[in-house]
Amino acid sequence: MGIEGMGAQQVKSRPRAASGASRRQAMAEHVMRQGSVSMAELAETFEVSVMTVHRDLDVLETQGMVRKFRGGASAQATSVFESNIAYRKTAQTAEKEAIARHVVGLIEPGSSVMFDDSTTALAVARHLSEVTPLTVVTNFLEAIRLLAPVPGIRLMALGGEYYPTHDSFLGVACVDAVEAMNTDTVVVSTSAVSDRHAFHQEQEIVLVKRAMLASGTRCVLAVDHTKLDRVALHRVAPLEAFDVIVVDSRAPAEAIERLRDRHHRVDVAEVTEP
Amino acid sequence: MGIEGMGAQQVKSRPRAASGASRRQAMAEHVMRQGSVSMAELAETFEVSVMTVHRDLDVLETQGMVRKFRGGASAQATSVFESNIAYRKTAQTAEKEAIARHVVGLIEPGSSVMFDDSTTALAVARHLSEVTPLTVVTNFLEAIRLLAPVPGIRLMALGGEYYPTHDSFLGVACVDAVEAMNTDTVVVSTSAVSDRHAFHQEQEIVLVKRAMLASGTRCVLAVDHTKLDRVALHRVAPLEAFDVIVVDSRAPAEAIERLRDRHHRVDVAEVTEP
DNA sequence: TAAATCTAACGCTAAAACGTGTGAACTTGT
DNA sequence: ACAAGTTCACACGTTTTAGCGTTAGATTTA
Repeated sequence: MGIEGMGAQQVKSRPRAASGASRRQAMAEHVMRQGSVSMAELAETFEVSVMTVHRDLDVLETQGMVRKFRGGASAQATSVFESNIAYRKTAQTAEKEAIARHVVGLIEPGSSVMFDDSTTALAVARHLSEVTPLTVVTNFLEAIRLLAPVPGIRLMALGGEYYPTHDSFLGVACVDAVEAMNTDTVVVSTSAVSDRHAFHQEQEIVLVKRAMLASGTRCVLAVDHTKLDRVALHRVAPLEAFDVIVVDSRAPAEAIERLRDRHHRVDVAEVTEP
Repeated sequence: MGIEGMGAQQVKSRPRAASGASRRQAMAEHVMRQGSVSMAELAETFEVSVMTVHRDLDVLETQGMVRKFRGGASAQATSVFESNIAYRKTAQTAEKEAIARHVVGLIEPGSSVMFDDSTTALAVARHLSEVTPLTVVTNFLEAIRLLAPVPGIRLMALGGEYYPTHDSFLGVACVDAVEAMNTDTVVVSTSAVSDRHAFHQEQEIVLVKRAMLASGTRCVLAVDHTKLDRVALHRVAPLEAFDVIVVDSRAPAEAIERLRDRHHRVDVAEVTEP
């Protein structure tokens, strides 16, 4: 099977097979477009057994992406789809990597840093072993998993209710925990940034990010270029709340100019990979 | 290099090779007995390369079990050794399993349960998927990893400072988080139990366990028979603080009687495996 | 009740992770 | 400065895990 299944190209109607997460992603998109599809159709389209379709849909259902019914599945709210962690993970990795490298350069060894449950922050976390000793605070389970065994890092976890969709801890308990702390640097990412505000589409996430901004001595907004000049449902904070905005070098010059015109400090991280 | 390095027999004075964790455990014991040993000696004794000895000692050092110095390693406080998670994990698994099965029988579907960072509690966690829906609260990272993907379980994590030795979150932040909650059932285990009190050797752990006891409607003490009739440095709480004490069936009858004479409810969990 | 759908259990395969040794480069103590 | 000690980077074999399909049994729907 799939001799040609290598790139990420192919914008044809046929989503085309891919393994594991990427197939599920494509399957979700397929369901979104069609609105509602049968098991058999999905199995044929993606060239896998019906059993596998079941398993995939189970995963997507617990993520809130689709709704299963006897014989098939139907689409769910698009907002969930857009903010889905599995999707975000694969997107703009080169940009996020560049941004992460830049952000760690802003962090002093011996200081404390807090970050949220964004994939951009996760990219930052991967580099934190370079600036030890360090105190790290986060509500992102994957980052906790990653940093727990690292020597030289004092890890503080923010508790709260676990959200499978984000793989992080949110809710009242998390906000309370954030408010009980103070860190030298706070790194957050949001899903949309205009030239006046940072935005996010989910209530619970917004509350946590706001609490983080209030408890950091210095706040860094780390966003890749796809987030610029866009808006989402909730305002997280005015851009004045951030001391630095880090974007990648694929951001259009006008967008960066517009931010600088408003007296924001904008750092541009050079993207190296293709 | 070792042509003969294959079997696993040999019960001689030679601690004898074993792979991974068990060798490290034996290595720790060896260091404890000798007080201080050289790299070369360890390498020869356990029939591994010096490099591997280095790696093993690094692990043991981060766990606080030994102290490395140029050329070898020396012993560390025995209390840390005794309470070490890696050690506890392998001990009394059959008993813990029996206790766990009994404890889950005490938990009602739909209720909330909180538990600490003990291996006994972890055994309980493995069975929690049988009593869904359920709200689970814990500060034990391994349990969080385990329960995060389980459908039907609403997971709340207690934050705090991460302690590699226990693989859990402790400290002021954790105590605060516990005090902000209330659960129907609290399950804790302690390292020693007399007929009047439950004990534990570590300060931070004691504080968290106490907070947990104060925030549970019903409190369960789950301990295997090796903990009975023993004491440790800190008193966690008088046994009156617990509504039920669960022990395994290998506990001596006199010990159980003594507890019952003091009007404690003692449940005995039948051990099945050898 | 019959047909379709779903789930649970098993086994296979490929990929990833782990543990280990080797030799080279780097540190440290004397 | 030299030798012992330590760390790094890589290779290689083993073990674990993840993903998928198949079959058989359970459940649902018409």
